[in-house]
Amino acid sequence: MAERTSSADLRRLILDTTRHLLVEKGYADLSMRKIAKAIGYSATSIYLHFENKDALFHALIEEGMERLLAELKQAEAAHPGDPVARLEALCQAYVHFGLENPEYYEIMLLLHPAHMARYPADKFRRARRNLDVIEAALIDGVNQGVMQATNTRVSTSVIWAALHGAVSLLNAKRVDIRIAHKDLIAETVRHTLRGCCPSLER
Amino acid sequence: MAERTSSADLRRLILDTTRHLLVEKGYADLSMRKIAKAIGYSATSIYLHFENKDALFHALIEEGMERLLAELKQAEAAHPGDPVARLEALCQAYVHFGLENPEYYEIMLLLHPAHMARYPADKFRRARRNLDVIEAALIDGVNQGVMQATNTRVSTSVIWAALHGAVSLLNAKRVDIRIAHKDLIAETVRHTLRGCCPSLER
Amino acid sequence: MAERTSSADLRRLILDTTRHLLVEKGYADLSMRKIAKAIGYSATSIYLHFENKDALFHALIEEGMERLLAELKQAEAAHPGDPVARLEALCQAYVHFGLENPEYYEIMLLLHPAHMARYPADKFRRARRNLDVIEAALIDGVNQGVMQATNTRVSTSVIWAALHGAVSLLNAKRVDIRIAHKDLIAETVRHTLRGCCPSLER
Amino acid sequence: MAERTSSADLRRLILDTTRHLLVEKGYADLSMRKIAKAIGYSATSIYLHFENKDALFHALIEEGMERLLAELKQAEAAHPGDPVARLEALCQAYVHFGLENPEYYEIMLLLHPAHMARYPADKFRRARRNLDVIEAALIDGVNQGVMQATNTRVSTSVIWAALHGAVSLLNAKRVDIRIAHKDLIAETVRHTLRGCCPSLER
DNA sequence: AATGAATGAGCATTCATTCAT
DNA sequence: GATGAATGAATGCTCATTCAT
Repeated sequence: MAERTSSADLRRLILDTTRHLLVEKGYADLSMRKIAKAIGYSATSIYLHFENKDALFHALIEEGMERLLAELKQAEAAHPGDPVARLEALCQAYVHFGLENPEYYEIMLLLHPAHMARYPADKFRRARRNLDVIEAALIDGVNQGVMQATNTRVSTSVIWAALHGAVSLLNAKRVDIRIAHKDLIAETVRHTLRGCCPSLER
Repeated sequence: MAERTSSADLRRLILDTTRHLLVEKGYADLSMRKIAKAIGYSATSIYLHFENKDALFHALIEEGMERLLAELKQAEAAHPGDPVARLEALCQAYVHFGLENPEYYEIMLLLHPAHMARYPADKFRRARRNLDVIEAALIDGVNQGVMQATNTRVSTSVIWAALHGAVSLLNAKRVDIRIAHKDLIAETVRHTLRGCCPSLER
Repeated sequence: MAERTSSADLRRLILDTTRHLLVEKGYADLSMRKIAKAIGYSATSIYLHFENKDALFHALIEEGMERLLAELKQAEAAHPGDPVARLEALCQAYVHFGLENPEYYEIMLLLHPAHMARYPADKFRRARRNLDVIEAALIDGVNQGVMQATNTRVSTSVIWAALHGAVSLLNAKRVDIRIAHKDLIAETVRHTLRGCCPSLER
Repeated sequence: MAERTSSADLRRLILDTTRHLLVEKGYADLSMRKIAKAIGYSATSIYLHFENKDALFHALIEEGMERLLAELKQAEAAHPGDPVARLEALCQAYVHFGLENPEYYEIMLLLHPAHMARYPADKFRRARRNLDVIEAALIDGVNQGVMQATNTRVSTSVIWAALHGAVSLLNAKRVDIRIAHKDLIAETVRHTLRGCCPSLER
């Protein structure tokens, strides 16, 4: 089984398998042993690519952050001029990423602070870049007079919180099963925009 | 060692200590032994008051549900006539509860679905009753023409998601430290109300 | 629940309940707690009547020995003259006792030597009285010329072993299910008698 | 600590040590820890060779079954023609195996039914094959007119029970210490043969 | 006579990690 | 690059027993 995978491939395989197991079992029920078994290598092999369990998860977090950033950037690229359309696209992209990548979302945002304490602070700061993309749209909107915000930093976090709330409740299967996911998402985005753009009539 | 604590007191002590440890260490890192050590009793003693670990957490979940419901009911009682003021009070109460009782909030709402399977579904169904209080205010508001909602069930979940997002990000210390908690909360509530009450000028 | 039972009654209740649990769960899965729960008293109460777990079981063993002896004596009483008929009755009585009282049989005869080491030696000697009854029949038979044995002590143990083998295999459900218990017993007794009484034509 | 033992050796060491402890302490008092301590390895190491405690005992049962069958086959091979001599050899071999391998005998035949449920039924069905060897000799004897049996299946179990009774009482040290083991065995075998072979004059 | 409270020791099992090869 | 062998520490839980009341 260990025949064809090159070193880089194995690293990838470990990361991907860990992600998949994360969805099935959750962070707490994931062990190096189980990952090793799932990839068909010995547990020791994982240590050749990651210093320890923390390092493996940190790599996954970092990767998730980058992927989310990429998706956000791609989303806003489609709406260069219109800040409102851009903000809407960013909201949609954020929620879409969270629902499509529950594993990344889990380790990135649902890990208990006690675990995050071991996550290097400098990488943490990078996480904030994702919010900067949203804030930039907000600032543009305010400057163009189509949005309203006393403090764009605060408003950004409010928007983020609303999106995060929807994503995490949906992923955790806490939302009333009679509500269609897309309805909740659509309404969440609408609420969010209405909160920023007073003139909006949707 | 356990000289003065009566039986009922010890049960309370276990519950309270577990709650506190929950904030410090998180659900995944909590063991019967750690709880026992924290209260200065043997691990065996816990089993005198709770059949097993699940039963202990279970009791905590139930307690949390009841307390939240009590706070919501108390909050709405202060605004019998005005649905908007009532909804605002409910939002404030929800967030307040979540921030003041991060431990209850954690077991009630941040448990991974994989773990939730171990807790009786009917207990969680009861959680939805808390949302009913919010939905009732929304329905009243719509009926009185001061709120707007295509589907109150969906709107309720949207409001809940926004509040939950704010609470969980704040509790997880994910929010930019330069943002004051009360600013984020105030703005979240304002956004939420603006999303439902089109005529609102705040 | 503890209302009507007098002290002696409770002792009796403990002994009987322990016997019944013994059949269901086996010696290894029996705990003081489980006995207490089954009788509806606290575990501590058992210690008022028995010094410890060993003492409880020793009492049960002793009781079993006495009951078996009583049954053997009653069996031989019906055949005062004929040693062969007496021996046959004794064999039947022994097997009958073992199959009807699997709990007594288990603690009396199937306990691991390591456990029996704690059983007081003098009471152990009393156990041998049961065999004396059989040996007496054998000696009578030899004296009357209807039985044959080089050494009655050895022959007694051989008879006992054959009966014990049948009882313990039946109780342990090791015997081919297609064989009716009574057939095995009848044939075992026949074999046993044939082994002692050369003239027998059955 | 475990300097020279290879992997296969350690597996063997675990099996052998477990067997020995089985005689000393009995099945009920055997723990993975105790086995580990006895071999000078950590408890965890045992799990490197056996999935769990059941699997370990399981392997021992299987091994015991095979060894007994081998001894029975070897015993009968020495007496191809004469069914009586063959049956005698089989009885001797059975008793010999039981006395020489009290540990195998204990897990194979003295396990409480409540515990047996944990071991695969088919393994125990295999145990019956050992009896088939005895029954075959009986059938041959009956066909050649030197033995007598109404039902060979029942007679086989009767013989087995007599042998098992002797083995288990001796192993459990229940037999009067004044009786030499070999006397009891010799007499048991003689009884057994006399029970089947009416013409026998021994 | 009866009990609730308490515990230390023990159980099978899993874990992340190290080390020699 | 990869592994098998090994382990100390931890997990939830049960046990027989003691003690004050």
